[in-house]
Amino acid sequence: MIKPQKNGAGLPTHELVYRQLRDMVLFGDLVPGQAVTIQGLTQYLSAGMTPVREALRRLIAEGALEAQGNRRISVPRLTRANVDELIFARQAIDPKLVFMATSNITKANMAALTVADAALDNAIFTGDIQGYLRHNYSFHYMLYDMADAPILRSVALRMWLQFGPSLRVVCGRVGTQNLVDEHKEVLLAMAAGDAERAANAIRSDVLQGMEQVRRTFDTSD
Amino acid sequence: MIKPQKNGAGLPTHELVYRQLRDMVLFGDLVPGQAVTIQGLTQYLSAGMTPVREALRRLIAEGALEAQGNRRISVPRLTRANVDELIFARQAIDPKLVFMATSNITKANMAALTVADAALDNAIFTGDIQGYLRHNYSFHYMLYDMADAPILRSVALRMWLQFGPSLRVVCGRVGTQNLVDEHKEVLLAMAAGDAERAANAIRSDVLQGMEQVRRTFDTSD
DNA sequence: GACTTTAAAATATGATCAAATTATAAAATG
DNA sequence: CATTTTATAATTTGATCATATTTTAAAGTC
Repeated sequence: MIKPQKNGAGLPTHELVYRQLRDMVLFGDLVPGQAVTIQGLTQYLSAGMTPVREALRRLIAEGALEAQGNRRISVPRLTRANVDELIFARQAIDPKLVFMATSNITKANMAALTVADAALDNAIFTGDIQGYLRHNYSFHYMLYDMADAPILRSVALRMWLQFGPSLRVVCGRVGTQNLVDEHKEVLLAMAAGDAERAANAIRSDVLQGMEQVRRTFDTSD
Repeated sequence: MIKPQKNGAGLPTHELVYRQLRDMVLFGDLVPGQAVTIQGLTQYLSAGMTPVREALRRLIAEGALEAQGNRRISVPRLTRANVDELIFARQAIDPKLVFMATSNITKANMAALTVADAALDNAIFTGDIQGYLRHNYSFHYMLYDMADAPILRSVALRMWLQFGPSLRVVCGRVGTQNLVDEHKEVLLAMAAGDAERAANAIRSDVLQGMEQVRRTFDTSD
């Protein structure tokens, strides 16, 4: 006798599993190179195999996880060249999205961005790495949403899934105090309706953050 | 009694199903807006539900298919704005990949590209739409591979999955005779080792092709 | 047109088979 | 005899399927 219990929200299990795993990649303790097993996840998340499988295929397609040849799945370990690719892609996509977002500013939007940025500042001040990662992601995510460009948005989000685990490691090493954000300039430019200036500001912010990731390859790896 | 028959190649079923569906999106008769059902595919491909499900999640993540809210899956119908996004993204990514590919030229590479381009010319001449789509894809795919930049490559391939069905429609309307390709200039520039020139040539080729897609929105839709 | 019924399709599970890794034991080499 | 190598067994994990349940859309009823 099988009884598929109705999970809390109206969302299907594979969607819930996907979100949990995605958050583990972005903010959690999944480090680059770490192995992930299907059976382990079915137990850990108390879900069936099929939903877990679906979530994994999705995450693999998004670059959050990597299918090694021999049926094994793990968190990708970025190479120096990979980081260069990510820098190039983000530098191309993110400014465009912010440029487009500037056309769609509303009071609610700007308020939400300001709140997220304040929370980010607080996380930096108190050394809360988890909070830093979450609020920083949240800030950029909102910008992507505002742009109303679903295809470019999905590309940008994909990039986040790829450098997420590495960013997590970087933050652990350098500490939040050394993480500068240039969101204030972005907000000012957007408030002034200056799309070009906002795009340049976000490019600068992106570069600053990604260079931090790249630096880890010059020292250790 | 279950007997999972060993399929021809050593590849898992979900991988085979994925490839078949992907090809149907890129070259086949899946038109924009067309609905796709899981049970229909299990019958059509004579595969189980789980592998089909996995393949679909993957294709949805790659933008080849779209999950509408109510558990329905269909081939996305592009908007004019979507096409603009695709043009922007391809214009940013493709030239970079060709630039990088120029550093990794080998005799075998160039020969394969030349063969693919000749096959493309033939398809254009004989009005073979299916052949045009396949060889054109093949040509660009090889360039992506040569660049040795897996992340940018996956972004570029994702774009193809998105405009694939629309390109199919365009070809049906305008006929192959009106489809110009600028691959000769790309090949010449690459043979000369001029990465910058090759990048510009591919940008021109990409723009030419994508404008053809965009034009359909100015007329009909 | 609103409500009920019916049918089809999606979701989720556990069972079963296949493959790969690890553990264990035997053999070989120095 | 210790160490490495090789072969074999045991265990873990992945892949697939059939089936039960839930949900949604369509058809029928008043």
